[in-house]
Amino acid sequence: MKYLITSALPYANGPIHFGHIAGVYLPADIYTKHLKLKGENCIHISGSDEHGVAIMQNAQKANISYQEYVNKWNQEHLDVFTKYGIEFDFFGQTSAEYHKEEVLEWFKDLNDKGFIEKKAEEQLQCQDCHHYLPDRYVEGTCYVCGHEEARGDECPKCGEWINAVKLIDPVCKFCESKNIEIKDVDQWYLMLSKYHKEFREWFESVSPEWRKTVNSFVDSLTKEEMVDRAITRDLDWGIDVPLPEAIGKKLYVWFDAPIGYVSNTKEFLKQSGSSDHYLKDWWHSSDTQITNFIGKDNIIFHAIIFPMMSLASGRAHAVKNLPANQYVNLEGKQFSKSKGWYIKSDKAVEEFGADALRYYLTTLIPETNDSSYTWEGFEAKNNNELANNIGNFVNRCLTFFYKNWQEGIPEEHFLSFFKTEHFVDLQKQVKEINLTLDKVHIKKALEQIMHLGQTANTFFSDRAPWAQIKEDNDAAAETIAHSAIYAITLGCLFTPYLPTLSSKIKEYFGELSVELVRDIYSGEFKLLKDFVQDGLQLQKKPKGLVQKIENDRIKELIEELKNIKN
RNA sequence: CGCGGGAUGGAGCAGUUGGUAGCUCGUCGGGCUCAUAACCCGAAGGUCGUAGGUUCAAAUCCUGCUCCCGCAACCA
Repeated sequence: MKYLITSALPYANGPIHFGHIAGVYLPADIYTKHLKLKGENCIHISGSDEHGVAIMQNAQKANISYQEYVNKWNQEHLDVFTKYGIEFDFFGQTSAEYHKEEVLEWFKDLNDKGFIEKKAEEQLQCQDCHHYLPDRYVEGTCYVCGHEEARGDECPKCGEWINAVKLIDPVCKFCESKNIEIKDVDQWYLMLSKYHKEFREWFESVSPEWRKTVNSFVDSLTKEEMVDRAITRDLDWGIDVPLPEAIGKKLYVWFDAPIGYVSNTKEFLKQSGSSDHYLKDWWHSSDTQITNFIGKDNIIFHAIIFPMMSLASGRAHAVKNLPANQYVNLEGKQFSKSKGWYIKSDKAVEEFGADALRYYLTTLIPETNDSSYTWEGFEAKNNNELANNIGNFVNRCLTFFYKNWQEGIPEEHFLSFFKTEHFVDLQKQVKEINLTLDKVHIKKALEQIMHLGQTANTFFSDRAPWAQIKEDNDAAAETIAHSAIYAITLGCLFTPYLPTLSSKIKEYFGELSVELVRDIYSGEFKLLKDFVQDGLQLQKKPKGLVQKIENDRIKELIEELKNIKN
């Protein structure tokens, strides 16, 4: 089995914030790291989404070329991901040549099979700046209720779905001009309606596995019929429509963006010198399991349009798992760049480190509900859970180890562990955690690891090595040896979640090979028995592993947010 | 009647083939003192938004209502 994991292509038009990280990139990263650690053949693909009107506007505002503008955001996004320890096998760009080539293949295949058709329609054109006006870039008076600030797609007052050409006194949102004319234009449509039956067959076969938030939404949108979508636009930034009669038109950003998953895979295989074929061996292989990590706003495209494009063109299989998450708010309100209601995720990670934020953000993954980032929550989770439970356990165990057996503890004290009930229980817990992660239950698996931390603390307290050592040195040595096995195991289990903490723990025990980590991670413990064959010695003097966050600093950060609110 | 999601002890969340309501944090009481004022044990605390219905049995299924959120500037 191969695993093809994609994260929603971030739009190259603004900073990455906690919502993106907790909702998409972090869960995808953890799942990928989990599979790779198990030795699965797995790639994580993403990249910038770089077309569309919003990018054009902002590039113009910044007075730089479209390409420079998207390159800047592409780089900035990659920097933030790197700081958070979020890794991709490939992170590409949809403005790249290789992407264009792939998109044209898709268009051609869909067109040849009759799933793309031309339709004539009326559209507004600004006579001053000469833009054809997309629905969201025209405002006017609502012809139903008379509201003066109705947008081209919907009137916010009466809720009417607006036909933009019928708006009274339309205004161009590019240049505020009122000099607007109605033009007859041709646009090309993706004929979803022609694929309704096949789509439903596919949907009904995969959706039982999906979250309710996804499948009831998709079901209601596609039950009776599927609506054709225009996939061309009159713009000057994007991929040219490859038809002689469509000169000057570009493909709609949402047609080309999801193909980015495929084109980026192709480019990845090429650059890494793989002999695999991106379609035959990956996207169109029955041996591949496709998982798309996305936010809830993207469901239509990942559950309806892109699967239809994939299946109807015959180029790719459709998504299998679609773990769409809800939103993460900031202190209960939606992140808003323009209102300043957001936290700079790059500054936060520089101050607190990737692990503390990865831990808290994992607990915030909005799997069923919107969740809310709060500084108090961040402080509490990091200090009371990560530091007190895990950090303190490893620290108390290793400190005791180092203080009393600096020369090492002999093998028999480690090996005796594997004959105990505690080992049976440990093995069971580790295997359970693996199964939970296999099912992409990222939050639940983390809770299970934390539970193992408590098991370890309880074991340590019950055995009371500080009392044992006064009576019976061997008994104390055995307790610490057994506790050290818990610590190593925790270190391995945290590999996908908290890469820094995980390596710090593992380092105390020397060089742990990939095979050994995998052996422990999967709950086998066969190689671990060999590893302790000659006893075990700590490599260095232990010191605190998880730094606590200062309450005074948290108060300052809360104060900063309050000032924005007012 | 636009579509969809949500409402569960002080906080954050789990909980679908309906069957005695769970977890983490916090609180309170006790223990321990190896450890990062950490750790361990125990307890209190919920009529699962609201009003009805189906059922032997409802957090779970159905209906009405209230409130919150997304689709819907920037934004996942």
